[in-house]
This record gives sequence, C-alpha cells and structure tokens, in this order.
Amino acid sequence: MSAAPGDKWTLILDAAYRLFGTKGFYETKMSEIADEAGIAKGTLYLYFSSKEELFMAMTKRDHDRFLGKLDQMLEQSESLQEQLRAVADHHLTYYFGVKRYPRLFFQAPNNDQALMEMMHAFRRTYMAKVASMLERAGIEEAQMHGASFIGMLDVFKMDILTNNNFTEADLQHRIQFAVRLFHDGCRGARD
Amino acid sequence: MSAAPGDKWTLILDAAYRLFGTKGFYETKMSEIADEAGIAKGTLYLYFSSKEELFMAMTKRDHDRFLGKLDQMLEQSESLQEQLRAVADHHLTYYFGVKRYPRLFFQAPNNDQALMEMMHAFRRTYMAKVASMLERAGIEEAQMHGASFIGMLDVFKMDILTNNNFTEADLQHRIQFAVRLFHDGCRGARD
Amino acid sequence: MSAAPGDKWTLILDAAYRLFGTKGFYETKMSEIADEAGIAKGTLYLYFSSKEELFMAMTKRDHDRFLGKLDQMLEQSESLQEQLRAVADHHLTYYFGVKRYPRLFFQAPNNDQALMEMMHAFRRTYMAKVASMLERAGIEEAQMHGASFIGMLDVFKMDILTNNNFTEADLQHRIQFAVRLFHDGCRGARD
Amino acid sequence: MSAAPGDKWTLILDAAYRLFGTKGFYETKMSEIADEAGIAKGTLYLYFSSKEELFMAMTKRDHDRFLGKLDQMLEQSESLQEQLRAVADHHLTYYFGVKRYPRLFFQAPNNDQALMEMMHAFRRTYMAKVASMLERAGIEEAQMHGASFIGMLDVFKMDILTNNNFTEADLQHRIQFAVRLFHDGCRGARD
DNA sequence: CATGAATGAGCTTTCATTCAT
DNA sequence: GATGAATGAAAGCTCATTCAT
Repeated sequence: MSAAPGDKWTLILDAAYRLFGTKGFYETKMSEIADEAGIAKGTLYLYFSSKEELFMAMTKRDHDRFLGKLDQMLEQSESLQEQLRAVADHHLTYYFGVKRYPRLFFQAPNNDQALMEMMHAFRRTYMAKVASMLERAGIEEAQMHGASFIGMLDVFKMDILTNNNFTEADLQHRIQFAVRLFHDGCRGARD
Repeated sequence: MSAAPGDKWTLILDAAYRLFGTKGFYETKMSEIADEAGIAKGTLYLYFSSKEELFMAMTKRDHDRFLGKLDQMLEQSESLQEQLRAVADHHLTYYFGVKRYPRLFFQAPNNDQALMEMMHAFRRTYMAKVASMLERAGIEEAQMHGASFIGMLDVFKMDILTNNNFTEADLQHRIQFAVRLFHDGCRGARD
Repeated sequence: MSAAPGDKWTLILDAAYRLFGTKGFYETKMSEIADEAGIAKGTLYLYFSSKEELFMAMTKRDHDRFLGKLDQMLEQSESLQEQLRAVADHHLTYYFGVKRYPRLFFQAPNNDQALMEMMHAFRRTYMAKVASMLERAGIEEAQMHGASFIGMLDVFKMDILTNNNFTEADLQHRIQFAVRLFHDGCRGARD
Repeated sequence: MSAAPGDKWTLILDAAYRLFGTKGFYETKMSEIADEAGIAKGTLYLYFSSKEELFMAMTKRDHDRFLGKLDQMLEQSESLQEQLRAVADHHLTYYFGVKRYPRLFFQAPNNDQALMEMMHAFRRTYMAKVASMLERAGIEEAQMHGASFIGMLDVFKMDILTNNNFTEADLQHRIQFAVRLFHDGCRGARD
C-alpha cells in the first residue's frame, strides 16, 4: 500500500524541477510546487526548510546525476578523441534533454551563499574531471584546456535551449565540431 | 540652468548599474536606486516605465558600449592573430573591468520577453561580428567557429568575477592561451 | 487642506488602542488596525516598523499621559492625605475610564525585550513619584510604602474592568477605603 | 504493566508548566510540549482537547495547590497577626518558588472565555478565604480589606520574579512589612 | 518636471489539529 | 492507547507603482 521510500521527497523534487525549470525561481510559488506535487503546502516544509533549500536540493540532485553519468561515459572511452567525444556528447545531450526546462540555467537565487557555494563546487568538480582526463592524455595546462573545452561546449547551450528547431543532427554536428576544433584548432578550417 | 540633456537619465542608469550589479535584479529595490541616484522614487517613473524597462535600458547601454569598443579594436587589427587577440582582450578585459558588479551576469528577470529578446539580439550581433571577421580570414563555418571562440573566452568569466586574487597577468595569460588554442588546437600542448 | 501634523500617526495609534484594548495583542491583526484607522495595510509600516513597535508606541503614549496627569494632580495637593487621595483617585479613575479596553492590561507580547523594558521603566517611574511624595511627608521606607499603596489600588483593577455594574460611587468608596487603610491600618476597622 | 494512573497526564502537565512558564503561552508550541514530555504530539490530544484546555488544566492544578497550601497554613495559625503572616508568607513564598517560570503570570490566552472564568474563580476563592479569616477576627468590610492585603502582597511579584538578586531575606522583610502596614497603617513610619 | 506618501496584491512560512496505521 | 506525517488556514510584511501636490 505504502509507496517506495523517499516517495514524497522525490515527488517534491520532481515538481520543483518542472516548475523552477519552466518559470524560474522567483516566479515559482511554493503553493504551485505543492499543487504540482499533489500535496499540501505545509508538507513541503517537512522535507525542505525553505524555498532556497528546496531549490538547492533539486539542483544538487541534478548535478549528481550529471557527474555520475559523465563518469560512466568516460569509463567507456579510451583514446583522447573518444573521451573528448564523450564529454561533448554528454554535455550537449544533457542540455538537449532538458530543453523543456530552460529556466534551470538562469535566474537562480544567487544571493543565497550556500547555493552559490554549491554551484561553484559543481563547476570545480566538473572541470577537475575533464582536466584530469586531459592530463592523463599528456596535455599540459590541463586545467585551462579543460575549462576551454567546456566553454566551447557551453556556448551552444543557448541555441539548444531556445531554438525550437534544433535537431538531433544539429547536436551531433556540434559535438564533432567542438572535438575537432579543440583538437586541431581552426587552421584546418581555412580554405 | 538645467544640466546637460540626459543628465538624470544617466544618473539613474549609473545608480542602477551599481546596484543591480552588486545585488542582482530581484534584491535591488526601486527605492534604493532612487536613493543611490539622489532623486525621488517617483522620478524614476518619468524616465522608465517599470523596473524591467530600467534594467533593460541599463543593459542596453552596456551592450552598446561593449560592441562599440569591439568595433574600435577590430579596426585597429589586421591579421587573424591580431584580430583574435583583439576579441579575446576585449572580452576578458571587459569582465575584469566590472569585477565589482558580478551580479550583472546572473539573475536577470528572464521572464521579461522584451529583455530576453534584447539579450539574444546582443548575442547574435556579437557573434556575427566575430563570425564575419573569421569569414574575412577565410575560415569555414565561421558562425560556429566564432561562437566557439566566444565560449572559450566566456568560460573564464567565473574565475575573473569571483576570484579576488585574479591578476592582470592571469588575464593576459588567458588571452594568449585562448588565441593559441583556438588557432592550433590542443595538439601543440602534448608532451 | 492637509490635516494636522501627526495626523495619521495619531489615527493609527487610536485605532490600535481600541483594537488591542478590546481583543488583545495576538488576536488583533494588522489588517484590522489598518481598516479601523481607515488606511492601507502598507501605510502602517510607514509609521511603525512592526506590530510590536506599534504596540509599544501605543503603550508609551498611554504611560506618558498617565504620568503627566499624575504630576498635575499631585501639584494641586498639599497634605499627605490630599496627596494619597490624588494618587488613588487618579489610579482608579484611569482604570474606570478605560473599562472598554480591558485587554490593554493583559496579554502584552512579553517576549519583546524592548517592550518589557518599557513596562518596567513605567513601573519604576510611577513608584518613584509616589515614593518621593511619601518621603517628603517624612515617611520611612518610602519605596516600599509607595509600592504597597499602589498594590492596594491595583487590586481593584479587576473589579473595575470586569464588573459591568461597577459605579462611580463604588469607585469613590474604594478611593477613600484605600487611603484610610494605608494611613491607619486595619485596626480602626475592628468592632 | 502500565504506570500509575494519571501518569501521562502528570507528565504532560509538568512539561507544559515548564514551557508555558518559561516562554509564555503563544511562544510555546504543542510539539515542544510533546517533546518535553517525551511523548508523541498526537498523544497530547488524547488527554487534552486543545492547547487552551491544556493550559487551563495546568493552571487549575497550580491554583488548587496554592489554595490547598493556604488552608494548611491558616489552620496552623491562631491570632490575626499570625494569620496575616501566614497569608503573606504563603503568597510571596509561592512567587519566590516559581521564579524560574515567570511567564506563568503573564500572557495567558485571555480570549478564552472558560479560562478567564477560571482565573476569576480562583481570585474570588482566594479573596473569600482571606476575607472570612478577617471576618472571624472581627474586621469590618472584610472583603475589601482582604483584597487590599492581597494587593499589597501582589505588588512585590514583579520584584521577586524579575530581580535576580532578590534574596530570602528580602522576602522576609517584605512579609513583615506588609503585615505591619496592613495592621497599623503608615502612621507608625513617620519620623 | 519632481516628489514621496499611500497603496494593496501577493508571498513565504508557521503550527494547532487530525487520522490512518 | 499511541504515533507522527500530513494538512491548510491564516498572518505579518514587502515593494513596485501611482498620483495629488
């Protein structure tokens, strides 16, 4: 009769994910999250002590999934090329998968110290993974190379999230493009 | 008797810039902007019809300066290398110059359609300039190359804005790094 | 056209006095006070930064009036008997005059430190006035005698405030009674 | 197996006494009382139908103890002097004994009709006991004399409850003082 | 043009109480 | 009897915006 453990916690996080992702933090009301989750407003506060904390928990879950998936994909790759592809694929596919929730990537309550901390921690961890991958491949200044590669990928975020005609093919094209550019530079693209 | 035309308009925009940049859009109150500008709250509404519009005007002014400066710098550059350097220098120096106002780059009121439009327009214009520069240098897929280069630069935003120990030398290093990586790829960095 | 200075401040305090006095602090809502005062809820907060502060301001005004009136009455009295009568008259007449607002004397938000402070200050000032009066009349242990006299008066508060049949004559009787008892003790009342 | 009858009832009342007495009625949460009593929140409602009723039961128990003790002490006294001393001693010693729970004497939920009724009933009973004692000693207007004596004692409540340096000696001094003043009036205290 | 007192819709959060287990 | 997760009404306070002066 009773549901799985963590049932309501998940229910709330899922509802928050949809609403924060669709309307943004400030435009989403706690009462809406409760409605969306099918529970009472007060129940939210049994699981999360404030709106900020709820947002943070939701974001944390997302970060963990992102990093977990990344590890998986890197394990299955061997050569530098393959690994770069894995990172690019994962990064862009992630955005492609959350096209419906573009507000996840804007309008966080950035005055919340704890949240900012967490965002930075995620960033650091992500970059460290990519950097150590590059380092193993014998690339100098791995930190900066890693950051740059991530930047090259992240610039496509906007296209993916806001362009409704963005296709799977467009995605693949950008993956290949980023890997090649990172690897060879733009010289190869000159006439 | 009255000061230069646009006097108060500028006063307000400067005050808004400082406050939005320091505390973010939602945490900044219209009354604070009025105080900071040294005028009455009601006066704000003689110049801007809403908080969103004020934010937009402030942002627009910033965008125009950014793009104007970019044009200047590109005019003074000839070779591709020089031009890439100009773009990188300009991009990162811009962030370095507004270190004190990090909130300018987060927490915009992204539910405002007009504002989102403007942000996208800025992005398109910026990218188009870089792309056309690359095109003139004979680089294929100039759009995507331009976007990637901008992404490589933009990834350093966080470091610049949040790391208080970030020096002018760090800045120069990143400029060179980005240009080289974009030009040659990471191959040159292998042992 | 414009009203007297302090107009709205007085309006609010009067409304608060009636409502707090009728229903008590916790049962009175800020919105009710606004309604009673004929102004908007937000306007309250232009004059008082919180419900507690409003309560305190209201109480302070009352205290000041009480003590001011006491001074007046004591000035007009000469002999000890007359002065005791003045204090008793003033004390009990005060309660009689605010019969309609009995909750003024119960249910203060006593977790508010500043308010507690003020209540004690009032008590101290009141007692000091009576004590110094007794001292001038050559009575030893004036402090304690003053306190006791006030206690003898205050015990009638309940009757006055809650007994609807309490008359002006009952009042006068108690005034005389208290003065005589304080002066002569109960011995004179023995058969 | 189960403990003495009334076990939990007592447990709850004791917990309520400590918390209401420390923080006041409104600032004490039902959940805190449950925690303090070491039982579940819901269990409270098996014994008391509401927060008000719980407060009332707690108060009632206290009143009964107070009056019971008073009877005991009066029985052991013979002369008027002795009996006055007994009343004074009991009254002030009671406050002295509950110094740690000062909020018991402020901030009752006075909108509760039944509670107000009970408070008045206690007052009436207490006063009736003292009055009948005075009557037996042949004192006229025993009601009013009794009330006045109680008032003289009660005025020291504040000192006792809020002055942390208040000593046992201070207590004794006030007991003697009140009895003497009630008996002889202030005349004896004149130079 | 400029002002700033006034507005009131709207939000987060609390907590006494219930009831299925 | 005992539990404690769930409820939802209710209230203090904020702040963008207006408009009489």
